[in-house]
Amino acid sequence: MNLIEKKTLSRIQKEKRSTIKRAALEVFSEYGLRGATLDKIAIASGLTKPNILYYYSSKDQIYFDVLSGLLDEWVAPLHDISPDGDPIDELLSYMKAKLKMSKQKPQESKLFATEILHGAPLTQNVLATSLKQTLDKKVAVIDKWIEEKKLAYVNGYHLFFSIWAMTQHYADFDIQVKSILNRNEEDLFKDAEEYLTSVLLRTLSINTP
Amino acid sequence: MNLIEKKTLSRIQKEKRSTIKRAALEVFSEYGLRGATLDKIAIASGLTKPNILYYYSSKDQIYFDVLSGLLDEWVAPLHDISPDGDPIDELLSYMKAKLKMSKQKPQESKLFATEILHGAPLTQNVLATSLKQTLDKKVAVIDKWIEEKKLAYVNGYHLFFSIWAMTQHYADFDIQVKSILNRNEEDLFKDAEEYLTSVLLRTLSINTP
DNA sequence: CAGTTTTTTGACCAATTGGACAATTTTTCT
DNA sequence: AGAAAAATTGTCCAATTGGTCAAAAAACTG
Repeated sequence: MNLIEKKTLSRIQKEKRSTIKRAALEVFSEYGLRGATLDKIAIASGLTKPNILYYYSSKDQIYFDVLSGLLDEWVAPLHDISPDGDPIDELLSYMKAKLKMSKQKPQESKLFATEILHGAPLTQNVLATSLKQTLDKKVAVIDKWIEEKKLAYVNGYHLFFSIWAMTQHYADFDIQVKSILNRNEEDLFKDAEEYLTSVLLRTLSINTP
Repeated sequence: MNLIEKKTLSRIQKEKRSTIKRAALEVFSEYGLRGATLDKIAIASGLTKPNILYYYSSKDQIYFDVLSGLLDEWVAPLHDISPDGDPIDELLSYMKAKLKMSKQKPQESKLFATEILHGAPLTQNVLATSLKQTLDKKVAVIDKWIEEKKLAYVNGYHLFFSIWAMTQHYADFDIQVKSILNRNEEDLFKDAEEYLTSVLLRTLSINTP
């Protein structure tokens, strides 16, 4: 029976697929889709190569499953931005949530970065449809806030781009950051949060002279 | 005679090496070091594979040469920040120079991004020594400006990180940006510059109530 | 326990890869 | 022009790669 079409997975199937995905994330995030090999994933997972191919029909299938399994989680913080909250609080919380993900899930961040960097062969559809729609709505909220004079004027789309860029930078470029700052990770992210908070506050606050 | 040790290169050698580097940049930036193949570089350059290996002893050598040839150019704008200029002008000019590079040299940006993302196997030394030293000096200039009350307080290192992140984002993640904004490149970069200018102005300006 | 299904693996294969090399062609220099 | 040097290429090779398959082992079921 074809595993892909089967609805209920056995205990072993769930376990092994999860093991494979964990190992694959490790390998893909370090080497990218093309640089990763089934042998590396096999070693990282403690399984044999044919055993991996018993659960997934191809390397691309593994990549696809890992990536799509993470997509929702990756976009999730965006949904928590509430139109009813305090604008600056909402956006600061969003930034902090994204920064926390960079700290706690650097592999995931690198996986997405590599995917997009190399042309988003698998996610371009999602980007252009689902992500775009979600973002359009959130930008509309920001525009409304600006109109209500609760936020200083900013281009909403570019605001999100810069939040993504600045927070994910600490995961994706961690090697560069750590080469320059001789700081332990805890302090580094504390400094980053402090810095990003002040940037956002100054960017978004309406000056009341 | 070994090409590597020879000091003076002939016309043909200069031309062909330059052709190879141009093609290699194209391929490496799209596929990364491991995903790029000599065959792809051969096709992109219009040369045969053995001919490429006549000029470079290995694929890694090509990668090394391309990357190190771009390193100086990549860091160059940093040197243009003058301690004697107006602080905000200097930093705005730096941001604009970096943004311009993202627009005009996206391949170079992606090459560095991939390199650092995958552990900077080749550049880690440079990052930890040369780049760090240059940056330390520029951060000292910023600290001085802050002390002289010419700039609002910011963490200098993180300021540079965020400028890098925000500007390079438009090159490295261009696919994502373009999936979300249906804007031609000219307008996109104009909007980005406007946005980034306002962010930096608000972040760096001392409020004079 | 015995039969059936699921899981695991060793051995293997074809395609791709980076690279070697000798022979040939082109360029350079006198 | 002709010799020497440099450049180019067709052919080949060994290693790595994603993936197959039949047989063995383990797990489940009555």
